[in-house]
Amino acid sequence: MSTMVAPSESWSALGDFIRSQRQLARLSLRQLAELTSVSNPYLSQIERGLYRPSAQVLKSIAEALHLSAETMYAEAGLLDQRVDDAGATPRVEQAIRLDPGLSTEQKETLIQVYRGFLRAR
Amino acid sequence: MSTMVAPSESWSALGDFIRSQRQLARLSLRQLAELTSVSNPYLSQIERGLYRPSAQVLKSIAEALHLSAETMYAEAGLLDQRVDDAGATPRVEQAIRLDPGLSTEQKETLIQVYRGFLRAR
DNA sequence: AGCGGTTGCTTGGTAGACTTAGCGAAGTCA
DNA sequence: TGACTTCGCTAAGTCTACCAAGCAACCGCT
Repeated sequence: MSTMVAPSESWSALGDFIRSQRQLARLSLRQLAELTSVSNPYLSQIERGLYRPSAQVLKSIAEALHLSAETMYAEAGLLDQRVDDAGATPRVEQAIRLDPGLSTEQKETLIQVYRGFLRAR
Repeated sequence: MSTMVAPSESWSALGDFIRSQRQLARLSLRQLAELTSVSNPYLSQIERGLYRPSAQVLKSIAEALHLSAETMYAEAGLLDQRVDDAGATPRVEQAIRLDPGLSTEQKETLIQVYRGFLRAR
């Protein structure tokens, strides 16, 4: 009987996942804490679903447990599932925006042209 | 001159990136705020590098700007340097070629314009 | 001159992410 | 039986991510 907070359900799944991975790696909370430079009480709270860790904490946990950061984020629901599939979001626009060889104005006009083409069909 | 905090360098890069993407999409802070359900003052602070946004905020921003969450996280340094290929092949051209909404001629002229822009710099 | 709308920003406050210090149970070795 | 260690956890505090309210400057309008 103590002043405990309800583990908010959906996040305890992530906690369970982390705990099982930690135990699979045969690490104690304090050992994982040292590897991740996250305090061990906080790790305990994360595993019990009391708090939702930041992405940086998730990343360092993933590294310590030899998991990919993506796996971690996916488990945490921070990644859209299956972003990569074809054409759902305008890939051309995205590629233009991220192109380091174009100025901002060039990007804008290219996108305008592209949209014009789409409309013209 | 006001009591401003130093933008901690590395994070202002992410802010600049977000701001440029927002402006490319021709969105005001308030419009982006509505799309992301993140308050507009906070978006302003993020763009100026005053705070490091959580992964969930980053994710909703990415969605609103039609960027993949991975791109966002990578820009924020939250992802292990995913080699992400693409350095070799021009992503823009590839995206244009694969776009099902464009005719062959449209694709050709778009690519021509794109190459012209690259040369013009 | 005013107005109504939009822009980005500052201020003040709240909540929760995260820390340090320390507790009780269980094991080990003398 | 100690004394010592290691386990996970609690308690209490600090810091900062994030929000609501509001301000100053700018834009057409009339």
